[in-house]
Amino acid sequence: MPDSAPAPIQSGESLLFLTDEQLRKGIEAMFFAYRGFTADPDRILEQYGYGRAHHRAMHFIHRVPGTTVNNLLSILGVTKQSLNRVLRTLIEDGLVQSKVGNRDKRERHLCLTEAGAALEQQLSDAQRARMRKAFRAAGPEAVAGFRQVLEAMMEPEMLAHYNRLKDGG
Amino acid sequence: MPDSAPAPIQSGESLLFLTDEQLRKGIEAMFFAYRGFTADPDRILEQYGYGRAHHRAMHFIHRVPGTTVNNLLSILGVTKQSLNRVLRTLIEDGLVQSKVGNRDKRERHLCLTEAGAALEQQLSDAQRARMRKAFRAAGPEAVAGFRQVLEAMMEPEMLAHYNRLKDGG
DNA sequence: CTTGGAAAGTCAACAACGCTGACGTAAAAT
DNA sequence: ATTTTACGTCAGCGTTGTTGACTTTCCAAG
Repeated sequence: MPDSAPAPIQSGESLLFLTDEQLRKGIEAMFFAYRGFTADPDRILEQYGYGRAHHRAMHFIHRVPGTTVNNLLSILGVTKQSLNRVLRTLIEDGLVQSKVGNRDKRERHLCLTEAGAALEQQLSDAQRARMRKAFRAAGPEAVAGFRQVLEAMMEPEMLAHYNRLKDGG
Repeated sequence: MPDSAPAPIQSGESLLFLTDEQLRKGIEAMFFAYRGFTADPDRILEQYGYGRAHHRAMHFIHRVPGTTVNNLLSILGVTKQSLNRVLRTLIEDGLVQSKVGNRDKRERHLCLTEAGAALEQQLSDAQRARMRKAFRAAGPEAVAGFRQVLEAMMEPEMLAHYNRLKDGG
């Protein structure tokens, strides 16, 4: 073997050889898959005159019932003006309820109404259906890998939110 | 074991038991990870006054040099008006070159200029760095699973584009 | 040669959803 | 009592998506 040959691939888990081609493929997979990920909810939202931002807000209000605006702001990573616009329409339309806090009356605690919970379920049913199909097609080991890579890709602050949600907080 | 207990989990690969919790975790992982996925390029693009749409256009022009506008349209899944606006600024700024086709002079063939290739590389270097870090942290088996799930999540038309790119067409 | 239609470009208008900055109110914290 | 925090809101702007209409160019079929 001539010493001008490329470095051999290490099969160990610490020294992982990754070509630009492999990384590019991963990048394009993320791009194309995210489109599929949002496609089904987008179609439903369109019928109600809502957008992705409304879905995201409803999702996390459902996940953390009674959460405050500031907490939601931190999870979603947008400005309060941007969130407020979305939140206002959801409250006006009777999908979200905003209650003044007991301990701290500056805070607003957000909950889904019955109608809001119904739409949220319709949206998440559609999104879960696609995720279930993908998980079933790929198998349990692939699912574990999928999550490992995604978690390693998150910004630390977002990973913290993700883990907090995982534990049901 | 009382018969009121939940159905046992099947360990086979065809009968895969998936709880809503597992699916939700996958959904939230996609949401948070995609933010990380775009974070680094977004920071760079901001300095040049460009957005994600410019990045996407440059990425696929780099991947398929000489591609036509229509092909790019199909890959990106946007309207020609939306793409044209982005493309026009890139051409004006000397990052993309548009050449009239030889065989069919209606077609425009798109290529990156030297300056365009330089910015594209800066962007994809940043994006690859994060992907590499995530891949290394998760390990080769996780990477395989990551791609399997993402591919199973794509819309058929996008999967076709993805595979076409994979083979270098 | 004429004509139909495809490919591309352009203009106008609009919507969703990010952003900044500024201002106001209420309440908690110091 | 003053400052800070949480929230809402107004105004304005930018990117990026949309539809609709119109023109030009040009290949290809009649």
